Amino acid sequence: MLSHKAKYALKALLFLAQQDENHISRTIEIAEAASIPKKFLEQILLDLKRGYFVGSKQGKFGGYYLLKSKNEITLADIHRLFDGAIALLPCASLNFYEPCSDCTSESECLLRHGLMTIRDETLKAMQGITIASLVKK
Amino acid sequence: MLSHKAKYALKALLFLAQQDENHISRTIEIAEAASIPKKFLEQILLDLKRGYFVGSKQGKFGGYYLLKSKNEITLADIHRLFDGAIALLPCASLNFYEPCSDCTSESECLLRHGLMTIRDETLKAMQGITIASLVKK
DNA sequence: ACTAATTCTATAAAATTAGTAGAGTTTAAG
DNA sequence: CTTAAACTCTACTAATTTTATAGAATTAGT
Repeated sequence: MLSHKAKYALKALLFLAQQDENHISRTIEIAEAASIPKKFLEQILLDLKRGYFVGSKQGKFGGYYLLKSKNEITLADIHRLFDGAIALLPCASLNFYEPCSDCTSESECLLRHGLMTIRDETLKAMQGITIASLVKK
Repeated sequence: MLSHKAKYALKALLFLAQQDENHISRTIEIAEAASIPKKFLEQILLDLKRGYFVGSKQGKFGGYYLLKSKNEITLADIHRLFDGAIALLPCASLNFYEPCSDCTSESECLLRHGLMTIRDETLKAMQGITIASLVKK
């Protein structure tokens, strides 16, 4: 399941994606349009900025705008940024790999192989969902 | 990501699946073989019992054994039993459906449709992983 | 200078997860 | 019928994570 943070991030990105090119949206606008607590959204937008998904303009008449193209922002990206690994266990993860503390031999682990299969399929599916594809539907 | 509970459940089921037919395994055996805290495993085995995945025999020389066939226990089943919905949001879930409190119109929700696509693909993949398939590899 | 916005750090409340404790119940064997 | 060995059940606790909130600092336009 997605955290609220990830869900709010997606909703914010969808909002930004629907604005005119070069339009800058204030946090409060996004928050109200997408029903997201404003102070919480501030943090989320900063995270998105640090991930180079959005850009910002400070000061009066400042706000946020999409930095990457709608086609380049995938569900997998947002999941990883806010909720971490896509794999079901860290030992089966590409980006968040960690060995299991209770695992005697990773190569002989019966679970890991199956979880890597799931990871590959889920990842592929998640990379197929972009902000652009969501807006179009 | 899977919770420890779900991971331990899978490891316990894998252990049971590797025993001889009609063999009964004590909790302590499973716990030691799979490096699972015994008291925690007790709860997990009870959950698996209530889900009719395993059966138990009480009293001296009691223990647990697989109730369902190895082919009939899927990763999707165990995920749902211990970690709930496979969908990324409750509004996109088949078995754990709940409307979003911050959603004005579900039918117009841009997110939901994409998340249902992911759910279908993930579910299909997870239903393809069975205890039997994990043991075989 | 003033205003309106982002940025940053700290804090807090709530929920979830992971694990422990201990009493109770059931069964087999002597 | 007593004892031992196992599952069963309920309650509790500690740690972590999640979901925010508060408020000061910074930036930029007029």
